[in-house]
Amino acid sequence: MARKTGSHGDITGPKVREVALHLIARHGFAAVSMRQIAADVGVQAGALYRYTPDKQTLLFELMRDHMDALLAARAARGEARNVLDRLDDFTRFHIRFHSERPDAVFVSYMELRNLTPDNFTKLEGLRRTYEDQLEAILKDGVAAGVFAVRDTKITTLAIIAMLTGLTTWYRDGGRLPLDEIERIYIDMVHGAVGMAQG
Amino acid sequence: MARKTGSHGDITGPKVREVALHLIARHGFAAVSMRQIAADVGVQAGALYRYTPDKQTLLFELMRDHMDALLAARAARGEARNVLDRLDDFTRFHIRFHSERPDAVFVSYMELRNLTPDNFTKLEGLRRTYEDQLEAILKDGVAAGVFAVRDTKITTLAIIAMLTGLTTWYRDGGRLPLDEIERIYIDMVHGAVGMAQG
DNA sequence: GTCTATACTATGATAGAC
DNA sequence: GTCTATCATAGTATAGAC
Repeated sequence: MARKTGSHGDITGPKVREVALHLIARHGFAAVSMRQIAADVGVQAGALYRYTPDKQTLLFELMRDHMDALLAARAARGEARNVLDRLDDFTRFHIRFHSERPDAVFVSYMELRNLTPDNFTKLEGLRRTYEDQLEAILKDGVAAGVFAVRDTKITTLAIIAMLTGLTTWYRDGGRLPLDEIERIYIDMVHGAVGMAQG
Repeated sequence: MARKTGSHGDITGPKVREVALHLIARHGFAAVSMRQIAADVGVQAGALYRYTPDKQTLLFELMRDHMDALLAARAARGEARNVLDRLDDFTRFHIRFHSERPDAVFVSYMELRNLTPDNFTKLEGLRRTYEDQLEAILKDGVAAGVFAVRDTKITTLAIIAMLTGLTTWYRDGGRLPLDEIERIYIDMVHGAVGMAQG
């Protein structure tokens, strides 16, 4: 085999992460070897350690980057005026963001148990920050008398679980366009917060 | 170390499955070794192969047994008369059954990707059978004019995702008793199928 | 039915040549 | 920046003693 020399660091670095995310989503962190990742990237296993100190750090950074991107994208959206618009905006945002990144979503929700305790705690903090944004909307809606919610914490988790479940079956070019799916979920979210549908 | 001889097959067999389920739920199938399972059972690794031909079969049988138990428990329940009672019964059943078996639920939803294609197909069939039971209720409710559902398939998956999400946070002796949690989820399910809450 | 011992393969990670 | 080569460790599974 010919040896590839030369500088490809700015290409290889992102590619390592992309390949690792895809393989881990497909087979699980523990089931994927550094050699498999290297093979798909097109380098030898040893070369990977130019881009990550170890396998655990690679996993953590994939998950942290996903949560950072989620929070950043959310922060970049302007806040709507009334609670119902804010709720609908959250629903739409969550569906769009998650449906566009099935691998990252899968990894971020499934590989928590493979993080070291330290890394787990950090990621939980980010996840919690996101959940709190929805719970704040629910609380405001209840205070305004617009939503009828028995328990904002449980309703928050239930809505997020319902919305995120989409990623287990949604595929581009499926039976229904994403616009229509969004409408269906918005109706169900309205129902879950105690509003009549319309 | 003294060697343990004697017949413990009827004890060891179930214990292997119990220990394996717990360890796989905690760390993931690929991350758990046959040696770890054997250590927790209290035997040497070689002894496990009296109870399973290999690791893959062990995983598959854990998952299949869970789905079999789910379908059997559901079939053992008498069918309610009207659609709303049937929906509430499904909700209550799902919450009870899943909250009592967090390990089996976790494994059955997270380790699908570690099954061989053959075993995956078998398990998908069982899962589909269960989903179809909820979808049948939704269809009947729509036909009766009791439910307002845009798409029974998506609503089915959304409701199951919402309910199953409970297992990620519910712990015995938590903030709320299971009865109260059931009431909250029943309300949300009513909302998701387009009924006013009450 | 469980043990010990082992065959064989794979793993994560490092050192040093180019 | 990537390669080859290698270390130390761990993996699944099997064979045969007890």
